[in-house]
Amino acid sequence: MGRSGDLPRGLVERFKARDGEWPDDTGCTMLHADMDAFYASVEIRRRPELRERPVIVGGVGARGVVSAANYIARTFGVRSAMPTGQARRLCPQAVFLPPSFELYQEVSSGVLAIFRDLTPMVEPLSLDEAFLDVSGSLRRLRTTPAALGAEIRRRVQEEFGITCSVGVGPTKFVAKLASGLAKPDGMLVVPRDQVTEFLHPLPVSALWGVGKKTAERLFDVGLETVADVAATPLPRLKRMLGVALSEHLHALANGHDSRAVVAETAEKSVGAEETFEIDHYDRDLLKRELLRLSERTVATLRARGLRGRTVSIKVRYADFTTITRSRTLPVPTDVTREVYQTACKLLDEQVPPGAVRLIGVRMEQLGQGEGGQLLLDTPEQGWREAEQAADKARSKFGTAAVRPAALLGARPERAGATEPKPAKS
DNA sequence: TCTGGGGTCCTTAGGCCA
DNA sequence: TCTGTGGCCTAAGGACCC
Repeated sequence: MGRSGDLPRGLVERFKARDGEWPDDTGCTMLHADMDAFYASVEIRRRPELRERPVIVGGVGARGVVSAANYIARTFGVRSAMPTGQARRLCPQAVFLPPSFELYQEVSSGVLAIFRDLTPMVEPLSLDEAFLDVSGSLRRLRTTPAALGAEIRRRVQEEFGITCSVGVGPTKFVAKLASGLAKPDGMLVVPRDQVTEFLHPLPVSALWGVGKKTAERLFDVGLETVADVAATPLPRLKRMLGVALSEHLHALANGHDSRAVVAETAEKSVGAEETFEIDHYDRDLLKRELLRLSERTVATLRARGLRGRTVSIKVRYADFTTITRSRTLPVPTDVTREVYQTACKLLDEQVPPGAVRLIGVRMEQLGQGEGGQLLLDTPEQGWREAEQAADKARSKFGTAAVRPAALLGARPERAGATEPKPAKS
């Protein structure tokens, strides 16, 4: 969690768990476990000689951003989501590494297995954090929530050589905030009857759902802390922020959060996007990118046994204005050719010319691959079979083994630089 | 300083239909 | 036949999360 730095550290000491002693955890059955500087920690585990050095993981190209920085790098002001160029200026002596997602995925699966050893009610939020509802495990394991939190921290350290922080509280929101404040390598327990005292001194930005824009709007009307939001009449908040966000924030600020741990959730969209090293005007090049991105997106769909009905493309221009255009197909598909052709039509018909820095493809309205409309003997079925065969070849011989003709000769990763041409019309 | 890539959810607006 | 209304769907954009 990137915002713990904004939070008052003085608050932490009251709730800190240390030396096997912690505040009253009765009824605090929600745990949030968060790996500390996860990507950087995994890299250091692989290369222990980096342990005493600032380590920054992220995009190393001209337009990369920081995905993770270890705590030594953070003392120089480096933060996640910061442009890599800025991080280099702040900490030129740091070791900069590109991310190795397969490795992180592997470690993440192992850590999740530890969690599931203790409770089946595990909800992963990303590779490096998860909620655990331990209410059902306490009697079976004859333990307490805080003791389970300590157990998690010990096992993750022992089995994977990385540290994690744990928040223990009566609700998801409190547990998540607590783990953020416990960082690095700590645990916080927020007793049920002290939730208000814990929440109210925090800045509004601590509320889940308040980012830069919403924080500014709240600040403009004099609402600076969670206590301020809690004390604001709901109708006034609704006029400022809309119904859904207001109800959500007002409830959180007053300590109400009835969200349960959901162990399995269906995916709603799958996509791929890419930022170019330099801006591109060339439509043919953009279409080649759309083909690569359609391939990646559809391969993900097929690997998960899904089809999508809505094809959406995203274009970000040099000035950072971003547009999306979408089209819903009559029948869900998992055929690259169909997705690519739809994406090209959207580009041709609905995207004005200009210098493009990012392009993306996304599939929405997902459903199970089988059980949809039968497409036997249709051209789509022929393409699907060909693409499934290509999937198999790729899994056996590598991703470069089978490639569409339009991509032969193009670099397999980022598109190469082209001379910018003036925009047509 | 100059902004990634993968997602989710909400709001608004317009079209269609009963 | 015309008009108003509400529900549903689609599309686009924005904010947010890690």
